[in-house]
Amino acid sequence: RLPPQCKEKDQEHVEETSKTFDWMKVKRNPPKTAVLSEFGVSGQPNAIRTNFTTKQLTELEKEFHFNKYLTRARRVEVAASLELNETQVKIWFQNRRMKQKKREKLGCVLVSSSSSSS
Amino acid sequence: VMILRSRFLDARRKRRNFNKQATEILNEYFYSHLSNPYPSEEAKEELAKKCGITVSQVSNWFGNKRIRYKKNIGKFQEEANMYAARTAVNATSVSAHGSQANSPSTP
DNA sequence: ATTCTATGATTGATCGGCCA
DNA sequence: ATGGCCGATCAATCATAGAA
Repeated sequence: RLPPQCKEKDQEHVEETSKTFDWMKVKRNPPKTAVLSEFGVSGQPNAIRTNFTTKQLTELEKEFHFNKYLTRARRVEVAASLELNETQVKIWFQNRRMKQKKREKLGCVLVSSSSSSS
Repeated sequence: VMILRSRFLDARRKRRNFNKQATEILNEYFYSHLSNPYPSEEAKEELAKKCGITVSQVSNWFGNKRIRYKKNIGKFQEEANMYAARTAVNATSVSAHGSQANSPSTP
């Protein structure tokens, strides 16, 4: 048999840099959400990121402070009043909760010693 | 057009680039795991500590790095070979024992 | 000083896994 | 089988730091 890689190791690694691994091929399906009722048959539906207006974000934020979680009924109301899909409202709350959690974690790690300097 | 001011609330985006050493550590990890550059939570914490940044920042860095790398692999080829060669030397020193006829620099 | 590029952060939306 | 949530990630964009 042949030597189990020794000095050729580095060669292999360098070659790897030109490989195309699976993660590089990952492609996300375009967003199917959004109000698909504007462009008739231009082909692909609005495969774009929705831009929420300041008004919508303000209302969503207000609702979030009232309830971290929405009930189906409430979701319908909010979606209708803001002219958004139920899905968009649902996703917004999900992302908002994650954001909240991330903030909480950060605002709690300022203890320990105070070994100033460096 | 006026809605553009909505980003006005993002004044918190006052970023500052990381140290050269931090970037060095992050790139080292990225290219030595190019086949799967997805550090575990534990690995992120370790990297965060070594780089002097937060875990979120490590996540952001890898997220941006992955996307930008695959967006234009060619642009990073040079950088990739550099780090790959570097880690390769490190690997051979533990795998092999007497065939280390290499030392790019560092007198 | 101005233009272009590199890069950290933000965020609407997707993916896979889990649970009721 | 169905739908919501979580955690991680994607992908496009924003705004600034730095190079030209």
